[in-house]
Amino acid sequence: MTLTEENYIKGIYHLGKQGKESVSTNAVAKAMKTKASSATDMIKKLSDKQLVNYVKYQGVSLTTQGQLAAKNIIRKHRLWEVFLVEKLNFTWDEVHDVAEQLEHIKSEKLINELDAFLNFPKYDPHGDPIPDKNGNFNSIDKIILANAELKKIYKCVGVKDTSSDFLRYLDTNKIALGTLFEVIHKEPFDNSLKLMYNNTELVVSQHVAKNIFVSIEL
Amino acid sequence: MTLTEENYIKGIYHLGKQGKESVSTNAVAKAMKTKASSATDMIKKLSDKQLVNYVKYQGVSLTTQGQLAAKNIIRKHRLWEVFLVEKLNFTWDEVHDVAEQLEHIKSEKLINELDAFLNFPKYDPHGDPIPDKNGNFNSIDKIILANAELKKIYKCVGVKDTSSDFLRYLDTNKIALGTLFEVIHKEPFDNSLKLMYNNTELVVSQHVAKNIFVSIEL
DNA sequence: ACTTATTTTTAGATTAGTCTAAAAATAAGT
DNA sequence: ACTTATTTTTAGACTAATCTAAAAATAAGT
Repeated sequence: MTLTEENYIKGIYHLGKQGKESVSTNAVAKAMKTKASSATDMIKKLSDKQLVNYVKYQGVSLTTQGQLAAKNIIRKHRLWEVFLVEKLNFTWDEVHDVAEQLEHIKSEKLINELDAFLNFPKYDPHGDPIPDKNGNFNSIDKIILANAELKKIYKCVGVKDTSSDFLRYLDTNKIALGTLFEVIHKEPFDNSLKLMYNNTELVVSQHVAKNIFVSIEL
Repeated sequence: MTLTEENYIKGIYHLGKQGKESVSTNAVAKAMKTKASSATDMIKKLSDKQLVNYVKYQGVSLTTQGQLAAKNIIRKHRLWEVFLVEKLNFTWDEVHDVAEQLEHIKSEKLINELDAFLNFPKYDPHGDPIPDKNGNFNSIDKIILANAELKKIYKCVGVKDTSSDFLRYLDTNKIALGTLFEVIHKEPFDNSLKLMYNNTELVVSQHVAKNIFVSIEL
């Protein structure tokens, strides 16, 4: 598999539900920051290699083989992210670009030894689960903070948006994985939330509340 | 710089004396496992980018800029080798292929943090010096074992051939960086050497003796 | 249902890196 | 010095991934 093929497979995986759902050519093109014509070509190529199910004009989904390939790339990406944060002092907003490159390194031994070196982590620095060698992972029960109820305690277990801007916003407001929240007010006008955590109060917009995952309750 | 360009720069560096010496197109092609025509094309491209000095039919050498680029790639290669051996249980004959891939990862922060994480190593697992951020490195005074004198003690500080076959030969014969040798006999007929080290004797061929570097003396 | 708009695919061209085969330059042999 | 051999370069073609522009299929609007 070439680097580009791997990126398309990963893109299709993220667009549908683990790539099971059929996604449109345009959606793929947009995700890959390329044109629909290019996406069509690549999709055909992946179809020839049995990595995707493809019917003209009907969109693509990953085959079992394609899903496995995608999970393997994601496993590598997330393990490298853990490495960068835990061992090399990267912050969670700095890891993405480098992990994007490292995920394409080809070596079974490398990734399995890295896994062991990091003590077989289950989640990456953004709270996303890390697949094991066979592509299995536990997806934690979580909801978006925007749907949390009043007067209950929730734990931050992940983020949806992983852009630098958002992650740095969280950093400056001292929100990290593991932070415990209580929703003390929901403003009906704009759906903003008043939160209590670390003994401080903070009002967050609905936009923010929709991009923080919290555990089902505590 | 593309991956291929980086590989050519590195190849030219290794062929001449740090790339300062002019090397032939054929030599470059052979090192890159490609054809002379392809080498010519790439050399022209590198020349346009001011990375090599090139005069038709007269061979190539690296410009100052090219040398710096080469040293940067080599720095990355060797630091990754140290990482693989010291942290991920790779043996010195397993590191090369993976380091070949890792050396192309682009991130200043990554490589400098890796350097710090490894405690700023000066040599890689084969005894080759690791350039610092500015491309400077101490080249140790060393000779090939084949030129060692009788009755003196030498320390193994590196290998010339880094093929798996050779490195595994050294492993099975318990020769490693730091091993202390005494040459107890030089056979004039085939230039083989009888060595004494770790309280055992071993006869090595001239071929072997030409691929082990030892410190000037002890 | 029929026209219009959107999406998707095809056709043809482009770039990076490679190749083969032929031409040009340099090196070697007597 | 002149022929032969080798090395190097040029010319033209191929593959992977991309693009633009045009054609074909699907979806939407009244």
